[in-house]
Amino acid sequence: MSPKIVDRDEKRQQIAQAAIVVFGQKGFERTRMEDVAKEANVGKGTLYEYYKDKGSLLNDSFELMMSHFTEELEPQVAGDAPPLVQLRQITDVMLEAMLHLGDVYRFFLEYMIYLSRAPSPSPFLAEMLQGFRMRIAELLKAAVHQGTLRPDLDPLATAAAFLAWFDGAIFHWILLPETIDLREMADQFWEMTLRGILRDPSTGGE
Amino acid sequence: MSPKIVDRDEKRQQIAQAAIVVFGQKGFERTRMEDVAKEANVGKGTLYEYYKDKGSLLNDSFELMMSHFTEELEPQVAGDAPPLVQLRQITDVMLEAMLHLGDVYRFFLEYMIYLSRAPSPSPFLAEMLQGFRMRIAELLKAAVHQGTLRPDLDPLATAAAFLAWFDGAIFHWILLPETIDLREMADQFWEMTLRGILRDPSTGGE
Amino acid sequence: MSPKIVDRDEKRQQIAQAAIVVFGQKGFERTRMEDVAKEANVGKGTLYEYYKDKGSLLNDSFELMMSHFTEELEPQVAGDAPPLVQLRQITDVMLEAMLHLGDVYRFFLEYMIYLSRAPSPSPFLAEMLQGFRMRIAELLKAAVHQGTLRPDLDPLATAAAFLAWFDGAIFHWILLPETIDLREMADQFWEMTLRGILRDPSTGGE
Amino acid sequence: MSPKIVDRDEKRQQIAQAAIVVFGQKGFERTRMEDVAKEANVGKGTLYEYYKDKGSLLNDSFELMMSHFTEELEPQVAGDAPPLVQLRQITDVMLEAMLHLGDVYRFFLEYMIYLSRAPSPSPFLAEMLQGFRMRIAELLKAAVHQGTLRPDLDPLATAAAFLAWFDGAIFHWILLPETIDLREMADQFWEMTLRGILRDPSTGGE
DNA sequence: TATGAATGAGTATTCATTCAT
DNA sequence: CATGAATGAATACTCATTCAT
Repeated sequence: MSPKIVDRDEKRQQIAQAAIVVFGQKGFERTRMEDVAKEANVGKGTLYEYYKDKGSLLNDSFELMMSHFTEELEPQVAGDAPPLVQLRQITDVMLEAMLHLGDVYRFFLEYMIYLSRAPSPSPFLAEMLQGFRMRIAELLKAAVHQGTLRPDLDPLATAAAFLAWFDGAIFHWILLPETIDLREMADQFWEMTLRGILRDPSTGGE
Repeated sequence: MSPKIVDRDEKRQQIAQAAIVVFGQKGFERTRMEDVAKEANVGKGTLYEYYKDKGSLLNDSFELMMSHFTEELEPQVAGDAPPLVQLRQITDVMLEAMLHLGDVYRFFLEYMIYLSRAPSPSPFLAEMLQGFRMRIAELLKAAVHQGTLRPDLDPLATAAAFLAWFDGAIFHWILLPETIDLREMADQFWEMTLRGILRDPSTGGE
Repeated sequence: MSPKIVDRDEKRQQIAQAAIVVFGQKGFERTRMEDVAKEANVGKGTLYEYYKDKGSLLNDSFELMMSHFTEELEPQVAGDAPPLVQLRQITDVMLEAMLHLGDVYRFFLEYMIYLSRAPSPSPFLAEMLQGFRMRIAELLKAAVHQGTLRPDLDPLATAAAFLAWFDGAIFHWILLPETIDLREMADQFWEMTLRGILRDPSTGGE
Repeated sequence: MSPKIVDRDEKRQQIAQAAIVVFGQKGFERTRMEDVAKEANVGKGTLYEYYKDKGSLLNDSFELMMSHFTEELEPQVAGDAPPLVQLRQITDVMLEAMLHLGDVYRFFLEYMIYLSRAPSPSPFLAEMLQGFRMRIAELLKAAVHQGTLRPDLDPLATAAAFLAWFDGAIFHWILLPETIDLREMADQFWEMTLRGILRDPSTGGE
């Protein structure tokens, strides 16, 4: 009765994954559906068995990409470590993820810009940024409580600055991967920032 | 030399200016040459009297945009002020420019991504980023010399971090203009950073 | 011979029947094989177990439709009634069939047009029309023999006119089912044809 | 200032005229836009300078075709002739038009079927048919007044029957142009209708 | 020089048909 | 046999670019 048995969800992912790669390399407008098909090792028509059109493939690919990030992030962060250590871990893990997935982050940037052009601001975008910010802010707040950071620190504002630096650093690195050493940049930023936000700068955060 | 030449340059600029606007609004791939023509109040065919193709219009528009920035920047920065004041002025002036030209900065972002996809890394891009970095680094170095900043400060690394933050902040603001107060973000970053890099944090940099 | 064969014919018919319905609703070019499959409650692939391609399904469906008509027609016409009564019965029965099968007759029209486009004129088409014409002409001839109709009547020509009116009437009704009362139209045509429209037929309208 | 000067209306017509031809030959669904372009001696893209899409080209072509008919019809009908003569003239002129434009009438048929499939009945269709019917009915009414036709004649019903015959005759002729002599068919119909087919009309066929 | 009409290469998408299960 | 997943040929439509005026 039943023909070819296929895990449709898996195939959808396979396609979305291929799209992530190609969108990252060429950008949305310049990738042809055939490129995606080739990358996914399926026929052009097959894409349309799984996605209504190029736009929904874009959206789904983005979501898949984001889930890769969170999947990669969470298991590597020790929930019981001191908050500042956790923060450093997050930075490092995400930085490493970027280093592996350069083109993909380019796709991320493009998609953000694309979303930002929508006539009404994307709630998704706001939530995502807000989510990151809260996550960081929580850790900072905990560090303040512990007495590691200055009591007058504004956790949300600091988190926002931190994220801005992070995305900007990635952005610059995407632009000039050869010229920029992301890991060193992180060290420098960390050093500069810590001495600024520690209650007692002379201790260096220990 | 002849009056016609002045005319031509003016018209070229008029077209490039229109392109800046439209590219900013719709993105490069999605703006049609006709959109640019309409915005520039010329016929579609006229564009090709002044630009070989869409690509060279893009490049030229970008250059024009950059010159707007430098033109706006320079006169407002007092060359004889203390270096840290100059740095703050630069930040403020550019921030204000962004606030006026949101869409245009989106165009900037897009163009950067576009350049970064070129098969060989764009020397222009490297120079531009390097140029900004040097400019900032010089000011920081001067401030170190003056004794305002910590003597062990690495000016180039700090400048890089500063620029990363700046571009990231703009990026976030472009994404969510309603949710983000650029000026406040700058204050926070400045405050956080200064206390970290000053020789004597208790003075607050004065 | 084997029970399977009966099954096959039944299924072929089931599919052709479904095709009649869908072709009637959407037209040949606009129905997708999947529509037919769904209407026939079989899988898309199954269609190709029974029909080589869409074209042969079309042909077969048409034949099935025509057989429906003849099946419906014959038993309701009393072979021993006076010829003019038989003619009227034929008209009525076919008209009723149309009223039940409006969309299907649309399919008929389309198929006719389709056939007429074939590079060489379809012998089938000619035979069918000729067959109808002869059938009517026979009845008219009998009525002439009986003395009910004028002896100088040209039976074939009159049959042709009759059929033209019939198909034209159906055509108009298909176009505007709400506005046209087929049964009344038939009555009027019958009356007009039988008695003529001239006040004084003997003059011939001069 | 102004470039190529083109009579856009004329070009629109040129294209619509080409479309009439090709739609007539191949049918709407099977004609590719390129076929139309070739027939109109323009590039594929040019079609879209004048028509939004294939559908509106279809609609416009149909309107143009209809205007051809009316243009051809009116000047050849003597408004001061006796009504029955006018009616005969109309029949003849339209028949001749058909003989010249066979494929085009096929396009007409197809378009009618297409319209009839629209979810809500096309007012255009109703008006057109009604218009023809009224035109004929007026002539019949005049002939009744003059005493040429039977006083108990129902002009509208008779007009409807007349039109049904006409379209049916054309339809059959389109199907089998070789086998059917339209002019003779018209003669026969005219004769039959005028005088009736009963030997003794006064009995009504009972 | 300025223009917009003309063009066709390029692309997303559809759908008849095939084929692995 | 039956199925629906897979496929790619076919096609409407867009838009950068050319060109006649």
